Amino acid sequence: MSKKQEDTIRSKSPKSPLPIQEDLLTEKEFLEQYRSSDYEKPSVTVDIALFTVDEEASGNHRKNEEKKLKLLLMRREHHPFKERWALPGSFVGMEEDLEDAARRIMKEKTAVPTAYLDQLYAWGEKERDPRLRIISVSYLALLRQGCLSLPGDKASLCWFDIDMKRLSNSSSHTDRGEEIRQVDVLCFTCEKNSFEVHVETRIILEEGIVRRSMHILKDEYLAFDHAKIIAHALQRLRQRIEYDNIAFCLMPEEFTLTQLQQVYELILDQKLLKANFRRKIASMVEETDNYKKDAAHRPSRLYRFVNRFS
Amino acid sequence: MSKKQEDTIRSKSPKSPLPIQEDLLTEKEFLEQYRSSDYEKPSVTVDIALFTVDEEASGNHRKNEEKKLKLLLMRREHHPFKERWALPGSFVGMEEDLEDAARRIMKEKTAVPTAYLDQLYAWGEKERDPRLRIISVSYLALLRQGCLSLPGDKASLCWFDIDMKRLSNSSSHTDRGEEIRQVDVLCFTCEKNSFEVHVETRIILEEGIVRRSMHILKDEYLAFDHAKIIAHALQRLRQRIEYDNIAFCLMPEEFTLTQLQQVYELILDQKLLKANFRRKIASMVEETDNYKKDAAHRPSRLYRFVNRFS
DNA sequence: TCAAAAGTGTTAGTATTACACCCATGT
DNA sequence: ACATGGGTGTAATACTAACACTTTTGA
Repeated sequence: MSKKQEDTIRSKSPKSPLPIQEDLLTEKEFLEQYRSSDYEKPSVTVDIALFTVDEEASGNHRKNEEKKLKLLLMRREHHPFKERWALPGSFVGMEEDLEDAARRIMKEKTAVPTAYLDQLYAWGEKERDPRLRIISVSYLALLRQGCLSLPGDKASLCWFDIDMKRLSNSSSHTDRGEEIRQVDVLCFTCEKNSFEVHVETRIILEEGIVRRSMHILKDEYLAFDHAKIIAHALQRLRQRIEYDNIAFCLMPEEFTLTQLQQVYELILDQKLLKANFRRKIASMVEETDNYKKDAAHRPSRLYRFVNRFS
Repeated sequence: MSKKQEDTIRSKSPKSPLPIQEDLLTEKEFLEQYRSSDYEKPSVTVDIALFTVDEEASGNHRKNEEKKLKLLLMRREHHPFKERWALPGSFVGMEEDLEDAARRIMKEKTAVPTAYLDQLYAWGEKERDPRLRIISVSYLALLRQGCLSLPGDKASLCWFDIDMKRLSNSSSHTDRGEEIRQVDVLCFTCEKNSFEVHVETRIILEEGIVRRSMHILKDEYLAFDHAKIIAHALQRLRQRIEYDNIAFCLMPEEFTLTQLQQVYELILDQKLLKANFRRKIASMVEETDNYKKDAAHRPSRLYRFVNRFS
């Protein structure tokens, strides 16, 4: 193969040759000659890890409601992975931006506007779909609390309670380098179903080269590599709540500071001290004149967000 | 279109119909019937923002060498964007993982092993390539200092000095929400060329919905949306050097603490105080018994990394 | 002797952590 | 009265930023 050919259209991959001789073409001629259907291509899908927070009444009237972190999953009706649970997704249309595809899916699956939508990762292992080569671009999406409702006809959709806990965290030094392995357990629960998945995150340093990878250790209920995507989404959620203050995308317009703290605790999966938490978020919220006063204890003031991005 | 058809293979996009009737098929039958070439698909490329650090002797023997952050660009020989500079990239082969494609490109363009390779973002605006629909998955890659050499035949490749400075940073409150606009200036310099590009990052909050986007304000020298990719890569580099300690991927095996500080200063684009910097990184390095003693001042001890991931 | 950089110490201010305490409400 | 959560204060500690100073080398 000539050098000239190799550099055609950036450089080409060995398996999808681009047999175009384009030297000395004008841009117009080039475009006319270029035929995109000449080459084999992977398919591209968008998959969405959609989270929200839900309040469930606790039996006791004195006690506060309990909060749950929720993830939307879809039961697959067809092969492959028939009957397993998958993230809502879709192929990307030729005439829509990647992000438009994500918003389209959100509209199809939910009744309310998406508060937050951010790209997570492009999953491109060649064996991740047994049918054909599919690259999936995953998104992290958040709905405000109290937006659990779904369009009525989507029987296969289900909101799962989800939580992720670190099962083990080992780091070892070998003669050739260092290695960290973290195993996370993800628990999924809804009315009829409850299951558990184990995902390992590896960071390996060998001869000065860093490699990071994720592996599914145990999963009999989720489709494709969606266990990895979900674990990755939860890890991102934890980062973003600390550095980028995305908690406000999960909160209603007005809220109590305890409700806000509960959301932090849910996502970080750890208890926080009230006084310290309030000092930490003080500059991001402002008082309203409203109170939440139905419970059998001192009414709590409602707050709203200000300076979300500072 | 029937509901049944719509749900075929997750759900489909409106523009690339999947006319398969797969009810009641076994997985094997399904795979035989499924023909991936039946649908129009976007092309997928991988583009790499490859950085390294270079030391250039300062005229004065007393003074230390000057450090530069380097980015590898490739002059396009063909339309579109002929003569402009682009990130090295390639189409993704049908039989290679996304990350394999990235490693393949690295091998083609560089003579030394990549110390660090991490996915940045999947760029999917439908007009980003004037020829056809191309989705580009970009990677951030780092080479160790002293690895500037390229395979001899790649005349179109060039290492540019690069630096990014914040030009403006405005936040405004409107009646409908908040808005932050940050303009960054990227300066590119190599022997024969020198140019400047302006990229704006917007974070807009409107009616409880957050949108983040990047826009090219001024660019006559880079191809496609690569100015955005490069700005994004530099932003990521800044985050990662603070939280994930990726500086060590740019350093040689042994180095002086001043060299390490210079790398931090290059990437963060700000001066740091020596004493404070040393306390901060103290737990990540350990002394060796070697010294760098060629210069006309007190010789400095060489260190190496330990606990890179803590 | 001097320029240049290596390397260390001190202090003030700020942020983080853990804990203790009082307040307001409906039952 | 009391269970429950709302709300605040304090003290110990750790971290950070800024600056000043001493040491070592080759020219």
